[in-house]
Amino acid sequence: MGRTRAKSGKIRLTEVAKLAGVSPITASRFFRNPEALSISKRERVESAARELGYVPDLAARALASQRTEVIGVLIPSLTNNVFSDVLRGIYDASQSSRYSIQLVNTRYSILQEEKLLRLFQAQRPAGLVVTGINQTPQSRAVMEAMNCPIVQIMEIGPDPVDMMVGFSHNEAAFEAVSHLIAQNYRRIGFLGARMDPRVQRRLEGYRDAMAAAGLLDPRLILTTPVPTSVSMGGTLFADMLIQAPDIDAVFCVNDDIALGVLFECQRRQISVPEDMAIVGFNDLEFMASAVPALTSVRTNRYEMGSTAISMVMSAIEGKRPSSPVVDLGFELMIRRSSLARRQ
Amino acid sequence: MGRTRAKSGKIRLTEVAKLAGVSPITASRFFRNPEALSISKRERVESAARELGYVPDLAARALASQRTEVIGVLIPSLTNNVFSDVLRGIYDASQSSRYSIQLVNTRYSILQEEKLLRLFQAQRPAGLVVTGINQTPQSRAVMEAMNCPIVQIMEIGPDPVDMMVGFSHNEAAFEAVSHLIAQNYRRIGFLGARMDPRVQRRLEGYRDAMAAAGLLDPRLILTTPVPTSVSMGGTLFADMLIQAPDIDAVFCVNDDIALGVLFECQRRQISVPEDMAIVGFNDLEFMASAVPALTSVRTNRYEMGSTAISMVMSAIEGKRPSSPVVDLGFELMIRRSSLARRQ
DNA sequence: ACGTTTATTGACAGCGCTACCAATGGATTG
DNA sequence: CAATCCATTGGTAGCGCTGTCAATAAACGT
Repeated sequence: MGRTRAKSGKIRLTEVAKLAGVSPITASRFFRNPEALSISKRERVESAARELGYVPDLAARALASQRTEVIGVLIPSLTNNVFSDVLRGIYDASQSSRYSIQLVNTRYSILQEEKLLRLFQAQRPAGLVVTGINQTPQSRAVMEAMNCPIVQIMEIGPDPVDMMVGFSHNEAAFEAVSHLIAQNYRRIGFLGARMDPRVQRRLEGYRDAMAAAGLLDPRLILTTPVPTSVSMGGTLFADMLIQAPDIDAVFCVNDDIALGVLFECQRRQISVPEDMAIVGFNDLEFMASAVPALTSVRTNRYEMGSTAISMVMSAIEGKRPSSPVVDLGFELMIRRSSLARRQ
Repeated sequence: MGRTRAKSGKIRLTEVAKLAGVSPITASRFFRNPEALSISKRERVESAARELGYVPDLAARALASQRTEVIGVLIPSLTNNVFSDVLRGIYDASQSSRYSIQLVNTRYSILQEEKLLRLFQAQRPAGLVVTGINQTPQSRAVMEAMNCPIVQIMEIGPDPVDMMVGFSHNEAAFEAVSHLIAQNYRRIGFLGARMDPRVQRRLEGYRDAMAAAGLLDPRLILTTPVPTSVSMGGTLFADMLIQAPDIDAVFCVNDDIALGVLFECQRRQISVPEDMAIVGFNDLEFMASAVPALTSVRTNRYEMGSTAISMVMSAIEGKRPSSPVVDLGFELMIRRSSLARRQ
């Protein structure tokens, strides 16, 4: 029976309580709900904790309470600039709260996502942020069984699992392409890489706008499943010029591709926008600096991250938003690369 | 006495053990050290666990064992492309291991870093990855008291806390600037933003190379504490042209600034490299695609992340590297933007 | 004055797992 | 054949905290 474990030497709640002259449970309450204590006890526990340098043991807390203060975040890529802004919003919003972020990478695989969701399920997170609205039915079932606030981010659609923050990629693309049409461009190409669900919806928006103007032509569409990059933008554009030599504009699914197209135009002495208009998507910082400045669709990536975390935290506290779906919108930033075409 | 908590309904180790016909402790061993079991018990526990869909409770495990399987990662920025590659390496390397990553953002503040280190200290991580070698003495003390493997990444230097993976920013800058000198450029400007410790060391490397050639001139150096961006590159370059109108080359502390300089040159009809050579740092993907292609210093960012995690995981398992400091080196990628200057 | 509500505090018994030690049985050795 | 060893398995007692209920004191209403 004399088996004693190495006492970690770490300060426990009991020590704090003893020094403060209260019971451990009262000290415990101080850290979770200080208002429930009388002022005098509150002060005594606080100073005792400070004096001893007490830091609560999260594992013990999680075990005893059957809850954690972890918000799980599932993101498909860590490389894509789009997500680095979202992540910044997420980390900033969680910064001064008691919640910590557990970030995992689905690598654009809904099966990987499903696996990671199951893992989270076992760890009882306080909340969850998932990317997109195209989960597998199994993933959806897991989420619905999870009994914690969940926000789907990056896009909006019908039938949220719980809450949503995003915008309509379809509408954004529609507006960007309609702008090109209004500027008198007619042979507008579509350049897409890594065709994830959101990029697919941008393609639909492109199709709708072109079809509405009677301009749709399958030869104007070029996509690849390969991940996106600036050099891929150049390659796609070069291929497009073979497939449809008469194009006068390109709508690129993202800004990396748009930049690649610009460079390729410079290489081939194609002047932008006189001989070729370019429109990108996301409005990364460099788009306004390029020569000529590149038109793009500004998306509120940082806000998507920060809003999602705020919504999760409020929901944990029981404060549900008035509407479960938040549309953060977009804005077409019109710059010289899509200036009205001369007649 | 009759107080019963809501039994979570979740499958516990005891259930698995019962189904497998072994004691709970034997089942526990199966998950931590299967080799210690006989083949027959091993199989029985495995099938029982699968049948019940058992997932271990990490909080209970952490509490009982006084250890976690979390590797803490402290990164100064989530926006900077440099770190997104490092992060990808980190997450990829941890992917199929039992360790999970706890990522926090120090926002380039060593005080924030210190605070976060203390937080980690209380949570007993299995290992730690910290950025850079400029921690406060207090941070160092915390790390040394932490009794877990620690890797400092991004740069190398004397006196590691434990282990290091990186390269010499000083040498890399020295080589880049020496290259420009060898190409016959003489008035080589230095453009720097957000002067973190690693950028400072690049400045030192620049100074050393310029001084060695007798070319050092304080008017050639322009820096700002503001965060880096492409547009900031253009702004800095414009200011530099006022401060030192006779410059014939610029060494930029990173590729965003280099791209901004290129755009500014295009805007002002300054031809690159004929009238102005440009060298960047990090060799982001777009550098090779730019027109002209931009010279840069390739750094092994992904490898820095993945190597750091591998080193931590090996060290946890007791396998220490032969040398605590790993130099991942760099490579000057010479492209057209720094072509030999005409005499 | 009395019962009743409200605000504070405390006692007890785990949460699910593992560290530590002990026990068992078979193989090996002199 | 007894003594010794190793491989395998189990029992006990927590890890540090909080959920649940109970107890007490203070405030309130009639």
